[in-house]
Amino acid sequence: MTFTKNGKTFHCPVEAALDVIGGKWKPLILWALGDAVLRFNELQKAIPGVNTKMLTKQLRELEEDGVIKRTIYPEVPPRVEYRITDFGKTLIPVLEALCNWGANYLGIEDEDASARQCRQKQQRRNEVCE
Amino acid sequence: MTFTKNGKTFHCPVEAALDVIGGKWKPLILWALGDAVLRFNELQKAIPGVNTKMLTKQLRELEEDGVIKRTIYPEVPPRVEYRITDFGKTLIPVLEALCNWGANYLGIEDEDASARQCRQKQQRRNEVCE
DNA sequence: CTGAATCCGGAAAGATACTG
DNA sequence: CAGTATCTTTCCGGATTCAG
Repeated sequence: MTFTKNGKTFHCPVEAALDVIGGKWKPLILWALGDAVLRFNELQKAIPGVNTKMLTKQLRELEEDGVIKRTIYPEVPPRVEYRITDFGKTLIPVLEALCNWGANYLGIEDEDASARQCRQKQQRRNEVCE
Repeated sequence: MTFTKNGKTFHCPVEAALDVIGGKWKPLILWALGDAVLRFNELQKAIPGVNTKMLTKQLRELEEDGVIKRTIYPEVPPRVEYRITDFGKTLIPVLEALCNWGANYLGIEDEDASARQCRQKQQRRNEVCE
């Protein structure tokens, strides 16, 4: 059984989802943008290990897929802001599942740092959505 | 804030989770093994596009992380079975979130093929777990 | 015959210098 | 500041080979 979307062929829904967030840095980018609007270098600081070329590439692909929005302010020095779109927000439950699993994997009880980090993000998202 | 697990350093739980299932084919492998025990070439058929080298590599990494178990039967012709471990099963909710999002992304209503495929897998898992 | 290791060419990723 | 350009390195895919 196959499915088609935007001219691409997928053999299962998981494969289709991976086409959007399967990039090496994409989940981390989305997770960072889930509760904040960030500039390019803020993203780079938020995601240790990514270099400018890769960050640019993955951001462009996410924008192409309508998951994030890129806004250029014609100022000096230049300012570019990245924010998650409404469509992108539908991915947050997936990332939360990933975060919760990761928190558990890190061998952490409810009140430890990792789980707290997940919850803080959830809270900030809720505040933004109100 | 950083976390450590098995000598690796992570900056957030999502990063830790990606370390385990972030490989290009890993989600699809786990999804295939979520409701069935499969042999090497069955996996290869279940995951269109993967070649033997990559499949072997990703399987070894998943085995290394304790997510799947590899069983060799010393027969002629040789037989190798892969199955998900109890630890690996804790990842299924993450993959279900991915599958559900993918089904929706494919522009599908409740009773269409993609969502049905997700549900069929869920059902088979439930049967296996009974 | 299945499952996998090896070899090689091309593609992708990484580091870093540079520019509007 | 927000990226590009360039160079290096690593990874991936396909074919072939090989062991049980």
